[in-house]
Amino acid sequence: MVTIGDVARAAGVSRSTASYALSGKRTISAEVRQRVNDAVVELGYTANAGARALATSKTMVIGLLAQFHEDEFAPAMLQYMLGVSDAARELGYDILLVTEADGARALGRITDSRMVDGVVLLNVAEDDPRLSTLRAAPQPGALVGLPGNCSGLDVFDLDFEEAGRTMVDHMYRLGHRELILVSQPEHVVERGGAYVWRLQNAALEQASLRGVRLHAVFGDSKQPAVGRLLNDLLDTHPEATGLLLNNEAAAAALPSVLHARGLSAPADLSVIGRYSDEFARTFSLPFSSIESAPDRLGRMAIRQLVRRIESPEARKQPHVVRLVSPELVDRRSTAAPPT
Amino acid sequence: MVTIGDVARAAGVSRSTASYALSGKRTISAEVRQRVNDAVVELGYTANAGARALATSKTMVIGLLAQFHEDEFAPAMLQYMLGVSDAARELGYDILLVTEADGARALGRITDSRMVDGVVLLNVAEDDPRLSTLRAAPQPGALVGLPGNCSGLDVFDLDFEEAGRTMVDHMYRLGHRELILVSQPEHVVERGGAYVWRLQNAALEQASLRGVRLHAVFGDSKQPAVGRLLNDLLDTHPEATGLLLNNEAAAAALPSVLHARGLSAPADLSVIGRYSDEFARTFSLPFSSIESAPDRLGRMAIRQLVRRIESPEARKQPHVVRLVSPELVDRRSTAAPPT
DNA sequence: CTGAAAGCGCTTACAG
DNA sequence: CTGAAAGCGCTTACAG
Repeated sequence: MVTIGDVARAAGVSRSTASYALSGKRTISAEVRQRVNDAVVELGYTANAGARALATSKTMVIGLLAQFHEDEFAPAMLQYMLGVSDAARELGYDILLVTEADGARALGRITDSRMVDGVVLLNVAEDDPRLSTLRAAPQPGALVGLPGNCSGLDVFDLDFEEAGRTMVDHMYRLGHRELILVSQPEHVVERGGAYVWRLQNAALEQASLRGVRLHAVFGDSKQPAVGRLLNDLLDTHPEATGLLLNNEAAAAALPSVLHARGLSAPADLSVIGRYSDEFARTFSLPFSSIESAPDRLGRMAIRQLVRRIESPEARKQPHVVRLVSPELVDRRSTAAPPT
Repeated sequence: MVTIGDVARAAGVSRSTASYALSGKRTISAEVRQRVNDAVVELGYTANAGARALATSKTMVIGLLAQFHEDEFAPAMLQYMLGVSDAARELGYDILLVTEADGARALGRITDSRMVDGVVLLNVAEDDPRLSTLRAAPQPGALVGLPGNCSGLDVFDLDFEEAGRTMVDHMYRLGHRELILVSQPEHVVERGGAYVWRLQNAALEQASLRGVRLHAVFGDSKQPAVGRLLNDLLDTHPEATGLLLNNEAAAAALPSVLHARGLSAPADLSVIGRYSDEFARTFSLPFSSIESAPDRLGRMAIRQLVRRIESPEARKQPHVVRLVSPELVDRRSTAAPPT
């Protein structure tokens, strides 16, 4: 392999001069710089990442801890991963992808061995076992997902409580007085998926404040169970005029359920989902929805993480918890209830 | 950070002895080994990955080059990624995930800088620009997807030609004599997605051999266009009794199309898709399908890659092209055509 | 504006 | 069975 020593020799300078010429960390005569650059091109030199990491204590790699659970809708996770990956690359970082079931152990492995300069955790649970490992690690970390205890961590998430209130209020203003909310499966909640009950509780509270009847249930994450559930709900609550979905699988199943019942939105039923625009386009979901903004959240997490990685002052600043305000993307699936 | 020097001092031995005690590469007295292990635990030592990589020229990291195109169904790619990631971890390797649009440049970057010991390329095109970079790299690589020229590369893919023949023959044996095949969008073909025409051409050939009429078309990759296309096809070819789908989006759209037309499989129409079982479960697709086996292909690629990485002899062995025989998963969506 | 040297934290021949 | 030393390929104070 061609080393910086080879480049230095070819350019007729010392290794340190070659290094400085490439990094630009001290002034180099134009002529020498040219000779070094020529040698780099001629020899096809690229710095050895391991050697550089050893010398600088920087790897330019960020760990991405993804977590796939059987009962969650995997395609939704992909959006977050791509947001993080793209944002990291723009800032000069590569991504070490970790998908192990035992996330805490994997996190310890990559931080202890200094494979990464920092870490992003996806799908963070209320009492996430990875957090104590992260707090003990020397590298900074950023979370996508709001845990019960945020101390010492930078946290980014959709404001699910506000999302729940927005859904209810939007329907209320249109005149709806009886609604159904389909959340994620109860398993997700039991595992600590706090966003589920954050949205649900806020929606219930807002409904009671507005005098709206809200039937909240946990849905399945797979077909055909979730389709049956939707049918059952519509049978059980014939007075309900609006449907709120915090459940990707339910949203994906709804078009055929409505079609089968001869219903259409918003003429017969108003519908609001909670998913990303990318998701809506992939499955052509015709429902207005609270944008879950996976790419935006991924970018925010990376930006804050890189700030902490690269600046010693930023490292000491107080940690942030940023809840993105929900945005309702109007796809014309809500209207005044049928009279 | 705690180094092997700290461990050595705490154990009262030299650094080399500490290193050997941990690697087991030479015999160490039980007592010394114990002292070293105790010191490791007490101090919480983990070897620095960069330093080890520099000393051994091994990073224990494999690069995973994923490629997301606007007009392809992203969730399908995730399955391959997870297969590769899980298999790599079982063999002791971590995954560097690369999602850049310019795959050839990204590949050069991670191989030139020796960030990885080897590389897996996903979604390989007929004339993939990444291949020349890979051939020039010092690290071995494995492909998932069959390019036009396999020389010097280990290649793993589904046998799409056999898949096309299997689909046709299965229908033929049941008595079908007129079929429709919906392939991926034409864009995918133009970009070099050879698997599309490999399946399609083989299906056409087999059909003509059997005296079966086969209407082959390129489909869209998104709703609602793909749904409209399916409807058009069924209108245009009322005599067709079987539907073959080499297009995930079409498979996902079909249930509601059939429902809307008051048709059911296999009573009115026999259907065979081509997708993974995981995909079928996520979307509860009730159609028999050729299993695309993304996890299996990912595992095969990783196993071969690691063999080449770890054994100098394996490094020199001839390269392999392994086409997995298609397996038809029966979900009871095919039968004799209606009379 | 440039060079010689030390050091990052490992592993592994070389010696005993 | 163990140790002292060299070396992996960089970067960066230290000196001039």
